Amino acid sequence: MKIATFNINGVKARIEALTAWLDDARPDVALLQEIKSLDEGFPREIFEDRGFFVETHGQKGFNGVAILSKLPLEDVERGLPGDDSDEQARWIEATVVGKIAVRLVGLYLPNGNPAPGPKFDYKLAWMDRMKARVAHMLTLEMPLVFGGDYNVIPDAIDAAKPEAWVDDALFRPESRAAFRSIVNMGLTEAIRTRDPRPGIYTFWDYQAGAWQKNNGIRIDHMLLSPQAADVLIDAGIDKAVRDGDKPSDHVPVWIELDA
DNA sequence: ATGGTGGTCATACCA
Repeated sequence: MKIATFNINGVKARIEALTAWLDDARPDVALLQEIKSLDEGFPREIFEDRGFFVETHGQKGFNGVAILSKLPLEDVERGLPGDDSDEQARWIEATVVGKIAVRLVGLYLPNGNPAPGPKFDYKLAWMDRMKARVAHMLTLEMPLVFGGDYNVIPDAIDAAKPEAWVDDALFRPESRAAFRSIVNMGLTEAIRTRDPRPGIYTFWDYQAGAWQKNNGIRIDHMLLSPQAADVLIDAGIDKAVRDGDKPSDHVPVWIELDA
């Protein structure tokens, strides 16, 4: 089972780039972030025509997550628990059953800039809530896949110019510590585990020729429960997508599970 | 220190 995560930066603006990638990469599951669409405005037929089941958790203008899956999506849950006043659409869960059942989470972690400030506080509080949700899900003792845009650069080797990010919410010590504490509950960071070398990026800013200079950062991650890590076959990044027509500023990250 | 690009929605906000 091939499971990918892709921050598409607007589903309407990315129809062509997204469908071209789906047809080429052929994931069984695609976790999408920043759909920037209400549920009723999501062009679900385009994906259903390609054989995908579609579940969305959108909001107007910003944020929004979705799951596309060739297998039926069961027990869908929307929203990260822990704050009833939080109206931002950043979390969706569903189960797919292939050879074995896999619980999927698609997540769009808050950016948090400027830091310090209320947006940074929201980011750190959101990460606390995520940690609690992960702890609960780990008690299921089943394959769990947490894929998404984490807006966290885990280490200096995950940025082409780490010195440029020292005061940024994506690289502040608090953000990295919170990410580390989630991983250290017993999750496997798929890309880092498969290839620990520096220089693997998933995001290149639209500005200042970041892509042409390979001035990238690695902020899109796949975290696996022990039961998912046991069946991890491969993991990678579809870097070439960044060179396509009207690309997102992120590229897809994928894993292959024996599941 | 500033502005550089892009998406959404229609004016600023977000990244």
